[in-house]
Amino acid sequence: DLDEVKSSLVNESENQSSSSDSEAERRPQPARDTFQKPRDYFAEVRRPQDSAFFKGPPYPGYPFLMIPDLSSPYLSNGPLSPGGARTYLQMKWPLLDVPSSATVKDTRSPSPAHLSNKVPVVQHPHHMHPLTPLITYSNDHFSPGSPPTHLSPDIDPKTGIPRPPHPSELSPYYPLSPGAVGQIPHPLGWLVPQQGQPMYSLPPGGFRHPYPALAMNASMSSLVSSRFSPHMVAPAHPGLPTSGIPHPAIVSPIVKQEPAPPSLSPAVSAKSPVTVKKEEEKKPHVKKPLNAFMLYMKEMRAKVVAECTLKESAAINQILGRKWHNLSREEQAKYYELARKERGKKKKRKREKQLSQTQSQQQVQEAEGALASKSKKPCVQYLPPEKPCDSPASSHGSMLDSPATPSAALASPAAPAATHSEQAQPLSLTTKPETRAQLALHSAAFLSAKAAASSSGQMGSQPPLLSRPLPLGSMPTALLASPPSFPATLHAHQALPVLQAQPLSLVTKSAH
DNA sequence: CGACCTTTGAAGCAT
DNA sequence: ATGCTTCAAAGGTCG
Repeated sequence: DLDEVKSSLVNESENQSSSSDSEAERRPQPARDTFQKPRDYFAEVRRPQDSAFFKGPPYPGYPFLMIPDLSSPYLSNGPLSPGGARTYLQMKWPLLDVPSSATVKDTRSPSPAHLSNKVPVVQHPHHMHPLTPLITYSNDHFSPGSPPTHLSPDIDPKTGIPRPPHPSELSPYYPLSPGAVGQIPHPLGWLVPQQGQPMYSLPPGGFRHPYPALAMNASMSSLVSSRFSPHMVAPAHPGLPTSGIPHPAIVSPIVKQEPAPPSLSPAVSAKSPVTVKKEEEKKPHVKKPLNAFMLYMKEMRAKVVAECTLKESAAINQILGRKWHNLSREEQAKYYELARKERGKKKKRKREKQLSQTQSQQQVQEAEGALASKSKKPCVQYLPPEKPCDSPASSHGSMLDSPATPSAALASPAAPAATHSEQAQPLSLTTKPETRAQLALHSAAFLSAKAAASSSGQMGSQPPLLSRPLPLGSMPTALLASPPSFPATLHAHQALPVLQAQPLSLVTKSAH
């Protein structure tokens, strides 16, 4: 059967390739080009021992069959990430042109990213469909003999509008040249118990394909009961601390970020540029405050690592990323709030630091003027050190200077009331446009999926009149009820109209 | 031993 | 105003 599957895949790929009208849509070529990258993930997945992955349950088409109906094509071509040329993404290219080579074309999107030879950011972190991990599959979709069924022209049953394939529909099975297809490990091979291998285990070096982790979702949790408890992946997170468990990053967050006395002393400025440069290099690096996801990762990493045999952080992070999307809004809000506090404390410290530096400089000048014979060293060295770390409690009310970010404010409406006006007027918060745009993409994708999944038009019937970020309390029920969450800021009037009026506009826009 | 990978989000810079 | 880049954590992996 596996041979049949593989051969069928090969044939399918060949057929698709030969049937393609456009040369530009023959993406196996660019894919192969990518395989030549120094860090050849495919070379790694092609390891002989990995061929055993194919011996798992017959779910050959899983990755691209996972979302047969969800139309969230607008995520697939987000802005290319800095490190965009990620090889594994290329795997999905060939599939891209398979089902929709003719239909996906749209005059409004003359050169979508997936048609270019550039980087196919199929799974851009910020545009990953939040529902991806939650899609449930019918058994039909797993029919080992019917992977190609997915390859039929992908047309929205409701609108009849051809839609580009969703990234999650893209299959690692059409990644390589036909000759290489058969060597691709089963995308779930790592996940599927086989020959006594533990769940989440991975042959050494075998887990180079990111999909395994990405493929982790609620429906698959049943497959990973022993080593990876359901709560690790299920939309509901019984294992997740929902009540105010102090976040480690919050308990003592400042210590790590506490910069050492800055090298802004007058002595430094007098040194040669080279010396100054060296000093700057040696200067303790003030690390960025952890964002919500980082806080979440920090907290959950140990759990994930403990419950699976994977140790690679890259893989763990993928899992965590999926779990993050699966988090409920409230749960995410908790971390957004924590992150906001982190930023608030940092800003406060920064300002105090600047203030104290200014004061110290003034004092130094005064001291120099008045007591030229005395050393200014004590003053300079003493003042820069920042104030002792604020405890979360003590800092809670000290964030008046921290402009609540939209995500923070909106993601944490359920959080304990803040101490200042941002809670009183959450909707008056100025929203960073960029964030809004990104969120709109998130929301758009999410809503598009919702709209596709529901022909009732319920989503569209929601008052798209909100010109302000929606607080959680006013989120459409369908959204609130949905396990996957996206950044809490949602401009319904942005998301839905965009999708409904110009479904490809986002693709075009993001494709550059 | 340093760079990479991988995730999301925030900040800063460039246009 | 918008978009892009960098970097936070983590640890296995690779050259």
